[in-house]
Amino acid sequence: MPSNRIRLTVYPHIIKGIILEKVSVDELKNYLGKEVQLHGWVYNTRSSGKISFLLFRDGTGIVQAILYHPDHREELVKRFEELNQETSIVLVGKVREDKRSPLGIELDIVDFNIISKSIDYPISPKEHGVDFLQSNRHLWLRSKKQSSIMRIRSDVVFFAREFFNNRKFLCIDAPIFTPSACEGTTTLFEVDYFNDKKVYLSQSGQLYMEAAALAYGKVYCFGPAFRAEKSKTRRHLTEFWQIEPEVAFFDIDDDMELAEDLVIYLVQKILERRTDDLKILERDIKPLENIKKPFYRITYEDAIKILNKKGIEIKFGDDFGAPDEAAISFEFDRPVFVHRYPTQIKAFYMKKDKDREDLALGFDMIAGEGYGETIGGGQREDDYDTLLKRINENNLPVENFKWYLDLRKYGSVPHSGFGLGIERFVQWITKTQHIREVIPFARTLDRTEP
RNA sequence: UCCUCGGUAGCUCAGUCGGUAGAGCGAGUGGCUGUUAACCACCAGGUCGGGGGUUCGAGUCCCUCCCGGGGAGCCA
Repeated sequence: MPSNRIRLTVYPHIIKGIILEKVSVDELKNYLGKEVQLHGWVYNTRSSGKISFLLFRDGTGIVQAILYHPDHREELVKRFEELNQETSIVLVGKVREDKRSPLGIELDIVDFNIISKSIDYPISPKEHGVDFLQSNRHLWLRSKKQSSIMRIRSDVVFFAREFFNNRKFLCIDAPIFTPSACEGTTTLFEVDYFNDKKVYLSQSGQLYMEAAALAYGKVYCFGPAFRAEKSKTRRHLTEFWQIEPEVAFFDIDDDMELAEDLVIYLVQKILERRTDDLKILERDIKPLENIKKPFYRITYEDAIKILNKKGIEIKFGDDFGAPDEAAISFEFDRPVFVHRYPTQIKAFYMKKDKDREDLALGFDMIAGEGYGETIGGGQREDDYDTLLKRINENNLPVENFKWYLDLRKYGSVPHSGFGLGIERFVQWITKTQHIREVIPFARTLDRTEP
């Protein structure tokens, strides 16, 4: 496999004439007793007289490498002293089992070369404040916990796509520039388009997914969403990512089951593949292991009763706040679906319950352990006249929704879908305090840098 | 938009009643053969967020602006 070999043209000074296999830290356990080369950065160094320790990172993990001075020429020992935090190096070492290492393995340094030095790296392996870390997000991403979070996030996205592919969903990307709100209530980011026209950054791909579902049956999109609400909490971003499936001939119960299957699939995959990262994040995995069928399903009115019983004052028609959702989540040992909300607190496109005109066939999935709404979805209004009435009631510009109404004009069918917020989900799985940490470069009310 | 907390060394913070600016970590130098945020010794490092005011004297009190954290509402 040529791609796995060092290219001597790039680092000709490394090991004269000998081509060593280039491996990553997460593969080292397969190379016990062998000499390998790694490309990466210095995480930290320590020394104790005649022995020096190098914590080496390459993006897949961190391994400790040892340099016992008497075994090496003086020049190499001296070069070791030049290593600062985040100096980039090519490292050649022999893989050895060692019980003292958290990984179970260590490297004996054979040789290394400095690619580029790192002077006064600002992030030390000590405590830092959120402000400072956010300002240095481009560097903060290199640290241990952030690396674990990003690996988990990457897997969540990958396996969500795999889940839908396995079920023969078509990936249909929704536009980012949209003519108006998907859900009239929330504020939008306005963008200057051509000829003095205004467009808005998408809040959701849902309406377009409905068109796609009536075209292809089972579809999903994965993309960014933008909300110009001036939210300033550790659960909010102005730019976040969602995965939004939409299925024709699906009712609210089918929809909740799909959401349930997806969540279980994702949690299982992360538990299988990211045990080490969950450990680094000190995530208690017991609550995650408990996530299996069936999730609880309660109606909005049940939820109100639960909250009232707990002494929280809330009545029919009130929406749940973050503390209410947390209170509900603590009542259950796995995620809970709350369904059939009053129509007036839900979006215009939600179908009304035929037995209860005042209820909408929408649901939220409230994640466990105090984390709130992670999924929101439901059955869509598929009757032309009812939908038109709802658009007018919400004072939405009918002309912008002409195409959306068309979907009810030409072979309308019952259909449902939901949106899963990637960051909310990863925040819950990794039990991270701030949502800003589970997206590579967070966009928040007061911060657009770096 | 509202409520609330904060801004002092590269970082995390202390600074009493208004009286000459402090610590730990990090950087640098030296020491140590198994360190895990190593340890020990030495050493450098300051426009106290900006502006204005009160005062003999302001990091400290007052006004104002800027920047950031947490929360509410809204939501994923």
